[in-house]
Amino acid sequence: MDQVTTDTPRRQPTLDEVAERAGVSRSAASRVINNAPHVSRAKREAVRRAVDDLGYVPNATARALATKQAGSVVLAISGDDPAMFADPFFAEVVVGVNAVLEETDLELMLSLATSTRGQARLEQLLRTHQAGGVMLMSLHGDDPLAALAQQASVPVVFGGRPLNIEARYYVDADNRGGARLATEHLIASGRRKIATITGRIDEGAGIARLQGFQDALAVAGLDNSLVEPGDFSEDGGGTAMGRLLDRAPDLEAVFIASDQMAIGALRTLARAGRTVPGDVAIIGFNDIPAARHTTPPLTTVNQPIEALGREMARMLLSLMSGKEPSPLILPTRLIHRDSA
Amino acid sequence: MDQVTTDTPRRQPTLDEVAERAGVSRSAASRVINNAPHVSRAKREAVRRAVDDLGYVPNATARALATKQAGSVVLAISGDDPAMFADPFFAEVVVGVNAVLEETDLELMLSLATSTRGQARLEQLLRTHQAGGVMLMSLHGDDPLAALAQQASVPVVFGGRPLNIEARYYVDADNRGGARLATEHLIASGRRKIATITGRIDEGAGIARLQGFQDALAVAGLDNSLVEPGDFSEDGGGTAMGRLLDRAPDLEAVFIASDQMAIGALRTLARAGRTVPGDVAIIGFNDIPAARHTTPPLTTVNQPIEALGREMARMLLSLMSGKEPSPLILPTRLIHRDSA
DNA sequence: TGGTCGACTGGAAGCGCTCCCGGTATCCGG
DNA sequence: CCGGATACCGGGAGCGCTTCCAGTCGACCA
Repeated sequence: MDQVTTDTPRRQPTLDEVAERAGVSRSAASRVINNAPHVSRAKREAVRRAVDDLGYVPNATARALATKQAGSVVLAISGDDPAMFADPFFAEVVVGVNAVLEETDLELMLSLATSTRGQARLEQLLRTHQAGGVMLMSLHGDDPLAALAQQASVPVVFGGRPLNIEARYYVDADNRGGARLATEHLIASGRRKIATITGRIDEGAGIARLQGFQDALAVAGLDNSLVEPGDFSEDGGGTAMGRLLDRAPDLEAVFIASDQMAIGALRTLARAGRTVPGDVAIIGFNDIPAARHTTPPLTTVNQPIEALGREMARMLLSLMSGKEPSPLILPTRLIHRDSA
Repeated sequence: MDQVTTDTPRRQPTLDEVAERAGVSRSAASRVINNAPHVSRAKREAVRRAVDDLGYVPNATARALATKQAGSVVLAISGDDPAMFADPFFAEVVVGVNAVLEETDLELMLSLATSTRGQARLEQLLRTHQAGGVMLMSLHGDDPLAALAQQASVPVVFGGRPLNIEARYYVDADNRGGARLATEHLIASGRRKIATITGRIDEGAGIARLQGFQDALAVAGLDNSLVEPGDFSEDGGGTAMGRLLDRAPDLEAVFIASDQMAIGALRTLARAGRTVPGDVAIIGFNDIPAARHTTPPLTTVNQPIEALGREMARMLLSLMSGKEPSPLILPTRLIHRDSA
């Protein structure tokens, strides 16, 4: 009974109703809602009163249609594996993005553009102007999305510098610097026979980390031929480590382009009877939570993931407000634990 | 030069333009876009041709305004810690949700309703009808959002059964059953002096896991007074374990309501010179990735997180299409590793 | 005191789409 | 050959909001 009378599915009140109740024109009401000038103090207050009497909330859709600007931005994760997003990395990015979006009144749409269907949906999203801007992450080499986004009519910022196109706006972590730091640390500890397991070399991060590795070896004048390709996965790291052991049973250290792979590598190392860091020193990359719990705890390079999210969002915001931000490279740093 | 002429920022073509070019009325054009009946084969084709000549894409906002139904749903995570979303748990939920949404043409909005600001934003989202439905997760006891969502005018499904309100639509994991399973396993292995570290007992999952623990102890006729409150965090688990050791130095097993806490507990156990599972057996909950890499690898109870996401989305979809789905409880299962 | 200026005000024209509805052409059985 | 279904078709009225614009009305200066 009460139910029925009290929360009868009342339509949301419209601006007209507010205006009528306040005894002003719709235009006037609109002005006070958007607190624009040119409305007398009296009317302004009348409208405000009407607004909370009625519990009025502006209809975002109508507003978007009228102003031709969407109230949301999208964070798109591109890739080929549907479950890739499960990587805690992205969750942290989201937290960062959210932190800055929360200050605005933009909503966040998430688009997992894995699968052809997903990509089509993202394209749709870009073209329908449903969103006011896009943050695009983790596309590999020949990702068609990059080009597509590039020519979209909304602002786009890339997370990680894309390789196949000339991106103007991106924020990236200093992957190359971090890899170099790690490798230098290995060298400084007296190791000479140093290998690497790379990430996917069709991704910017994978390439950059390999370059950093080579940089360090070059200045030290060391052999840099000991590289095995990986794919960022635990299993991939394990088998790559196996190949490395075959090629160079006497290796002393390996820089591994992701912690996941490092975990796999640790496992095959243990199986092969090698001690870490006694026989071989290991340094990973990413500083994932699990890295603290491996045996031994993994020395790794940390990147400011949440900051990356924050900066992407900030960059997009400034782009959307007509500015022309510069690309940003975020610092990485070595986390000393026990594996090196 | 080329630039300027080729991608001059052409406005997206409108339905009127398509209609004109195809030589039909706007209504007819609309019909073929939404492939509704009552349009001749000839016109239908003319329109289709015009559509891809012009590269027409319907404006989602206008459509939403006209039909009064939004093209998106929101996944809201409520809580008090802004970084809580970083828990890989949610990422996996998102993957599940995305999987089913991908089949539709609904977009996913993410709302991290941590912080007062965030909650206000979510409330806004609910009231402006920007979204066609909501999936709400992880609210603790007195979460105002639950009530708010309940009286929202859009369909709501809860992830995890909320405690302070009578929810009609929710999907949850069988936390109680899982906890019971774990505890029974402990008992079956011959342990008698069994303790638990609970999760937050203002959350449904926390309570249910405690109940499952007590269930098992009750049927075995064992003492169930050894419970220490935790908060789902690693540190919380560590200190709770400390308190347990003080209270009952001779305890033989402990069921811990989350892997994070179990990791903390493992650490203080090691510091106290206790071996696992020799001196004390440990079982965690959640089966997080890091649980495979602790020493010893953690026996834990797994819940089908991605499925939880999928089912929430499915339930929301059916709700939105006017059906009346029943609540769903997803099975949990024990993962045998080495800590028990 | 006439004229000018600027702060207000509300009417009205959209934004791009859907969908109701009255109207015309076509086709069928009887 | 005729009445009435049945397939099409396009006009037009919105959806709820913003924003341009022409018009009021005091205030203020010379």
